[in-house]
Amino acid sequence: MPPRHPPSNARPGRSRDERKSRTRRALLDAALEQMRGEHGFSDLSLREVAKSAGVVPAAFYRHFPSMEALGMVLVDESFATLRQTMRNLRTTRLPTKHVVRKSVETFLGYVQEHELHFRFIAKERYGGSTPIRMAIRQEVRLFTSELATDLARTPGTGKVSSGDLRLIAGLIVQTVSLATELVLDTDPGDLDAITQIVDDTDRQLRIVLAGASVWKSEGE
Amino acid sequence: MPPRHPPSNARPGRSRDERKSRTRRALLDAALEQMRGEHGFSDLSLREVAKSAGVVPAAFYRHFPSMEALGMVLVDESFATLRQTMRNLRTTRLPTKHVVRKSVETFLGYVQEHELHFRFIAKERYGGSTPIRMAIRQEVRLFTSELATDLARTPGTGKVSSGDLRLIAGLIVQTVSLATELVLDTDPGDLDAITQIVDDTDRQLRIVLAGASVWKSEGE
DNA sequence: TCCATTTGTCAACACCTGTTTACTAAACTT
DNA sequence: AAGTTTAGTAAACAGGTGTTGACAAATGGA
Repeated sequence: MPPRHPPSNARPGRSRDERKSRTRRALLDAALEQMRGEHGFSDLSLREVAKSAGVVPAAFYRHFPSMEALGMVLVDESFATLRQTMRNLRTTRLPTKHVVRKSVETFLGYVQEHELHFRFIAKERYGGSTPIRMAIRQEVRLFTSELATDLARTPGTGKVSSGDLRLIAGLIVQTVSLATELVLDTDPGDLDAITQIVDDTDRQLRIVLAGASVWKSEGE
Repeated sequence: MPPRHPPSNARPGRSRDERKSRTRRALLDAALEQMRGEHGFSDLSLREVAKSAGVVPAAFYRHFPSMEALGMVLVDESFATLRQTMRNLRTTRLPTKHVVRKSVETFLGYVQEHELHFRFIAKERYGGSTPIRMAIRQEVRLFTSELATDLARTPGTGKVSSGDLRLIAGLIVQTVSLATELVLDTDPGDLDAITQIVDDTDRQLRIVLAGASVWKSEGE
């Protein structure tokens, strides 16, 4: 009798580990790609992700136990690129004159480079499933703390308590978050719109910093 | 032969219009209710919403042409309660001493009262389908403008351009939005946690307002 | 060289999805 | 009192969903 299964298995790429991590990446990328448009993470279907990664649905389980597990990996990945972004931003020496504007410009540039990761975070930050949302919130908290200690090192923050520094850092994070979401909803070719966003965010941050500089903790 | 359809149609409530708007409400409420937990709007299924409203799936179409149409109604409803909330807040005369804190307290109180509407907006603001997201963004813009003209009427904002007033209003909206989302993720019985949120938000807003008061437009 | 491991395929499963059709009975209209 | 409108039902449809189990073939190690 003829073999019940016709000759299967894709072309024989290099080593086994490499092939495995290749399709794993393909699955992750397929998921990110499908979230480019309307879909949130919970709208994705395992079958479509698998198909778009060039693999049969059942193969998905060789890499992730469930869709949500894949989601958690995306959280980690996305915040890894965010941290890398911040590290780059910190090591780049900027003119002290327009620090704020240049920082915003640079940061939003990174956002456009790593569009899909930032888009993922933006979409799942409030809308996602509880475990994913909590993971994101935790990362944002951490990130805010780091920013607060950065602020503590900058001159003129002597009179501000560390608690208030955290609140100020929160304001900054929040402001930049909105800018990020606006950028993600803007055609990258529309330079005027991007400039407008940078401009507005720069001004908002300077207003916040102005407030911080006249703020004296505790004393009302 | 026996009738192919057993005696149908629910108990004979009042007038026809009233019965109609009753089930219409039931559908809207069912949708909101199902979004209490994990689900975003796009996770809802017409069938489940109908069932939970005590009606057969096909009956849904007597009230809305599609799920998305129902979603748009929810946007309208939700912002109607937001506007009502702001109207109440404006007409309530508050002690000039702790205006900010009292406003925050009151607003977040309304958020808890109309939990489901605010939860809907929070979830769909960034995650939702494009038409819904755009509708929400438009409403937030409008809302920010109103706040900006409010600010223009308060003393000490003489030197600030109307464009910058809008940016300041944006900061305030953004800050209160985050507070709203935190409240929605907090057990309403946990008074300490709520107080903490009110406290932090109050301080953040006062920092922003301090920044605004020393801000002079145009001149760097 | 032979055997074990592993990454993938195929096929079937039980179920849930939105939508359409034909039908009913209560509520309104005349 | 007779006729029309309408909010609702029941049943079927074509198709998509996650998950499972048995099998294949290439890779890696003995």
